[in-house]
Amino acid sequence: MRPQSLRARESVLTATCALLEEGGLPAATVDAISARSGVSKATIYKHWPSRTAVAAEAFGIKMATAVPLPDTGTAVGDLTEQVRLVSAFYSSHAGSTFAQLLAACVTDPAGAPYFREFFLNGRRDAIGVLWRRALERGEVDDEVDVETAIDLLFGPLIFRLLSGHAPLGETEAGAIASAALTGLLRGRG
Amino acid sequence: MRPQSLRARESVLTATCALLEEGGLPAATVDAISARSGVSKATIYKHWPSRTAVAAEAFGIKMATAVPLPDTGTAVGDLTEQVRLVSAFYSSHAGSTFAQLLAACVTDPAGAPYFREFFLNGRRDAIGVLWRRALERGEVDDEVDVETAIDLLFGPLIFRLLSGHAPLGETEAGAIASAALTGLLRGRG
Amino acid sequence: MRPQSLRARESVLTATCALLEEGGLPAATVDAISARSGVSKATIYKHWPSRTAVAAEAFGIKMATAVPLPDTGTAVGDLTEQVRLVSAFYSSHAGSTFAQLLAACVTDPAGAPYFREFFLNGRRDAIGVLWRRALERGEVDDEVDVETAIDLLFGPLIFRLLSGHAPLGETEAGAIASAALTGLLRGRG
Amino acid sequence: MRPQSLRARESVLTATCALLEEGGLPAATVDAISARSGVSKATIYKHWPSRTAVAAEAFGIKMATAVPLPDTGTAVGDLTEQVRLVSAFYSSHAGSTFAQLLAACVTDPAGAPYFREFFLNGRRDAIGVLWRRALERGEVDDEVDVETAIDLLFGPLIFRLLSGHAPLGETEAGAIASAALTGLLRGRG
DNA sequence: GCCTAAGCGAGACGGTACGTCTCGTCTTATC
DNA sequence: GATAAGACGAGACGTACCGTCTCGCTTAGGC
Repeated sequence: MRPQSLRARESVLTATCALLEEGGLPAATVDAISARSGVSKATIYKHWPSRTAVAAEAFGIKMATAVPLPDTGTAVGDLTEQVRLVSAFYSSHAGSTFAQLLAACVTDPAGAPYFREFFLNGRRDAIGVLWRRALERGEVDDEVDVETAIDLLFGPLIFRLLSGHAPLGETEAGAIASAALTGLLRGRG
Repeated sequence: MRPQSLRARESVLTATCALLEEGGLPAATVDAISARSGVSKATIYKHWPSRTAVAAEAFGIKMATAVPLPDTGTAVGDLTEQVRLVSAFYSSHAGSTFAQLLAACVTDPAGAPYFREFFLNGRRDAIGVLWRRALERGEVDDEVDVETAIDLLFGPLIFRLLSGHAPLGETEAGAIASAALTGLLRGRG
Repeated sequence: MRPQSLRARESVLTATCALLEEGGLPAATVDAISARSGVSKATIYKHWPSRTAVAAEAFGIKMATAVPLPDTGTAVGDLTEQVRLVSAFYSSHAGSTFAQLLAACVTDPAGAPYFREFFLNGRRDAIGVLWRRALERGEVDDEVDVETAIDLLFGPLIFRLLSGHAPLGETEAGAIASAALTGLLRGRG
Repeated sequence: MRPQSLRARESVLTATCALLEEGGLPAATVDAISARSGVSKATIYKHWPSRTAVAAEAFGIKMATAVPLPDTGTAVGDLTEQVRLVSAFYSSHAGSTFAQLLAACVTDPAGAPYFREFFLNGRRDAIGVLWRRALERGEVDDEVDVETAIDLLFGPLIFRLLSGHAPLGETEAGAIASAALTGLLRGRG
């Protein structure tokens, strides 16, 4: 019969983006999204399994075009630069929303796939490009899995972002990137 | 004047431990803690700023004595072994509670200091011992900050635990530990 | 849109009646009403401004049909009989609930209109009928306001009920009715 | 040691008076009384059975000297004037506190005797004087009990004060006094 | 072009935890 | 050994958000 309305999806995502911008994930309650988008709660729950899923998709779409890929000419430069860009992003308003979303996915397993699909995958693809470029240039260890590489570079940043146990400025991001690239063992740099 | 009662603190922490064991953080509601411990909600809120804080302290105390320090004879062995132990811990029931706590700290800033104080610090101290031991043996790069080293080794595990974007078995933990030690760049292993 | 459910209203009022019967106003907590009626607290607070309001409405409805109008043939008889009936009512279990409700309305201004609407008005209407009947028969002073008459007849009973400074049996009720009818001045009876 | 006791009593009553003045009965929390008087809660509960009792005593003492007895030369004048004075009092800030105290006595039976002892009795004694004076002058019906007379004159005012179902200005007070004196029956005025 | 089944808005609802409040009792430490 | 200071147990309060449901209105797509 009547197909699900595209308009509803888009209104919801637009409204959710605005709410996330204004007050982070806590502001993006289902009632608030419903009120602002003019889409009823029931309809929202027909399109998404949970509030986290909506927020994850909205946030992912917004971010998709935000961080450009660097090209400094070397793998070391590109990856280090990328870590720096990402750590700057984490320090921003959006970074806090990212943390809230990641945290919400722990509690809401139904939302996690959306977060991965619409946010993490995009990020990982982008960095995968850098990694493959570096591999082709022979600059990085081809025995290291791309997944491992990505987590090694960004996991530490994310851990700091979430728990706040240590600062996360440009200096620290640089130190982490450097350590990840050259390793912890002695006489490797 | 009458000092705050130790008994109340201890009852609360014991009850919270039990609840965390049974149903993770979601089970450790303030009402449940109050009911099981026989300590009133008002008193709980006089001792701790939030439910997350209680849970963090309870969980941290329980874990403090749980994971022993390895001593394999080499820094590489010790640190790798520690990463393996921790990843095994993360795969367990308690690991899920850990993730829930870390996630809760994003939403509840008042709880975060408790989590750092009673959980992270303990963990970091333990690993700091390993790191210093390795430094003395000259096995690791003395230009790397101990904080950086710790986050590099465990951040990736935690990131995977939270988002579930990649498996986290013994193999993966080994790969991460190995990559962290030898670095991502070519010709370093 | 979906209208407020009659079922919810009725369940709440029924449950509240039962609770009032069992333990007076102190037993009619919002939690208890919610639990017994199966209506959630939030919904109760959407229908009524406060617990007192719910209790007042429930009590008023129950009483509305409980005390019949007497018809002894004379105004003196009718009014005296009514005072006697009401004082008997006040001595009963329900009378204590009445006192608790009236007292609660002092503290909870939001509940007072409900008490007047659902309890007092009903009572006053009933007695107004008696008063007009007496007026038509020319038995009572047509310069006295019906409001004044009612308060003169029942105010003393209520005052005694609340403060308990004097007994309130059939004898006392008769004395009050008699004094109200004939006045305090000498040579009027 | 003993004299300390007296000081405690007085501090408590003074502090309670001030609190009643500022915010009525709701402001006279036991904690607030304790804090303001410098007398500990435990000591307060050694002298009085409940918060209502403290408030009742404090209020009664304050009011004891406030309303003078009128002497217009006739019983009609005196009693009418008294009703008017009392109704003016009820319209004041203190009147609202009176209502709150009376209401509290319904819920707190332990406080009721204090209220009667320290407030009602004083009032009733004062009016008893007027009543006896009128009796001696032969102006009032000597078959009417003084208790009945008092309740007939003031019960209606108090009822209106509590439930707010009708205004309580000078006009209404006059009408009530008049009706109480001459009675409701026809041809008696 | 009509009809009908579904999509949809609006928001009421049950559920559940929250953090706060005040009461009256109990426990120290002090004077 | 009485008191101040205040911690404590008890339990109701009113609020928030979740995700489900129940209404009617709207609107496509099949006939």
